[in-house]
Amino acid sequence: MERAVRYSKKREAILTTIQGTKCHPSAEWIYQRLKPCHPDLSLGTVYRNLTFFLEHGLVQRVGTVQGQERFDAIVTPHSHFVCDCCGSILDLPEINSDAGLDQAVSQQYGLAVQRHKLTFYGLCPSCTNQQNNNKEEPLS
Amino acid sequence: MERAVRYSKKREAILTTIQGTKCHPSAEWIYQRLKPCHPDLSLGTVYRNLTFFLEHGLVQRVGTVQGQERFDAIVTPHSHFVCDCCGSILDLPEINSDAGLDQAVSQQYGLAVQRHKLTFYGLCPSCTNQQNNNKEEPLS
DNA sequence: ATGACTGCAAAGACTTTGCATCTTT
DNA sequence: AAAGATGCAAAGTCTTTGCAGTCAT
Repeated sequence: MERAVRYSKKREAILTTIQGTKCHPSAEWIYQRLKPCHPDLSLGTVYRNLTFFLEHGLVQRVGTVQGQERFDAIVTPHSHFVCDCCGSILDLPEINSDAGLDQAVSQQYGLAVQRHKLTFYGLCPSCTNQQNNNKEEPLS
Repeated sequence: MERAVRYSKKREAILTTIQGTKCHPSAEWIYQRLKPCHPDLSLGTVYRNLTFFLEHGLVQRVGTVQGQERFDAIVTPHSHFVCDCCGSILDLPEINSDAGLDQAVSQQYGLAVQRHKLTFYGLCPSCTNQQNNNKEEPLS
C-alpha cells in the first residue's frame, strides 16, 4: 500500500526555495534561507523533505561538495561545473553528452545503466581573479 | 619550504593495497584489509595517507558512494560505473569523453576547467539478477 | 637529534531517527 | 479520528585533529 501524501506548508516552502535559486543549495543553506520566515523550521524537516523530493523525482543530487550534498531542482539531463575553491556550482545546459551514451555503456559492458553524471571541476571566474591578484600582490 | 617526505611502512602498505584492488576502496575497507597484517594500524593513519596521496597525485577521488568516499589508484582519465544497489564501482576505460572537452567548456562558459568526472549509475549484473529473481520468486 | 609519521581518542561535521505533538484530510 | 508531517534532541556515520610517543634520516 502506498503511503498517502499530505500538503505541508514547510514542504512547499522548501521546494520553492530550491526551485527559486540557481545556487544548487545544501540542506543547511535551505534551512538558513527559510529560518527568517519560518522560525520554527527544523533542519531535520529539511533533510526529510529532501529525501522525499528525491524519491519523487522533484529534485536530484548534484554531488558532495566540501562535505555537503548539493541539490538541483532541474531534473532534466545537464552537466555541472564545480569550483574547487569556493564550491559554487553552475549549470552547463549545452553540454549534454549524448543521450545514447547510457545505452552504449550498457551494451558494451553488460550493465544496466540508468543515468550518468558529467561534472567539470576547476576555478570559477571570481576565484580565478582572486588567485591572480594574490600572485601580483603577494603577502609580505 | 616544502615539507620533507619520509618512508613509512604503513604508507607503503596503504598505497599498495589501493593499487592492488579493482574495488575502488573506501578508507574503512583499506583499514579492514590491512588490520590482520598491521594490527596496530589506525584509521586516522589511513585517512592521513589518503590525503597525502591525493595531494601528491598518486590517487584520485571517485566520489561518495553510500556515504563513503571511494578512491582509485588509476589516475589517468577514465569513467566509472557505480551500482546503485550494492555500491560496487567499475572502471570504464574505453569511455573517455574526449580530451578537448575541458577546454571547450572553459571557452564556452569562461571558466578555468581543470578536469571532469563522468560517472554512470545503474545496476551491476549481480544486482540485476537478484532483482529479477525477486520478481520471479516473490516473498510470501 | 630533528622532524615526520603514527596510535589513540576526542572532537567535528553532516545526516538520520525516535518520540511526542501538531496538522491535514 | 486517523495518519502524515514536524520539532527537538539524541544518536549515527564518516572524517579530521591534538598530543604524546615512535621511527626514519
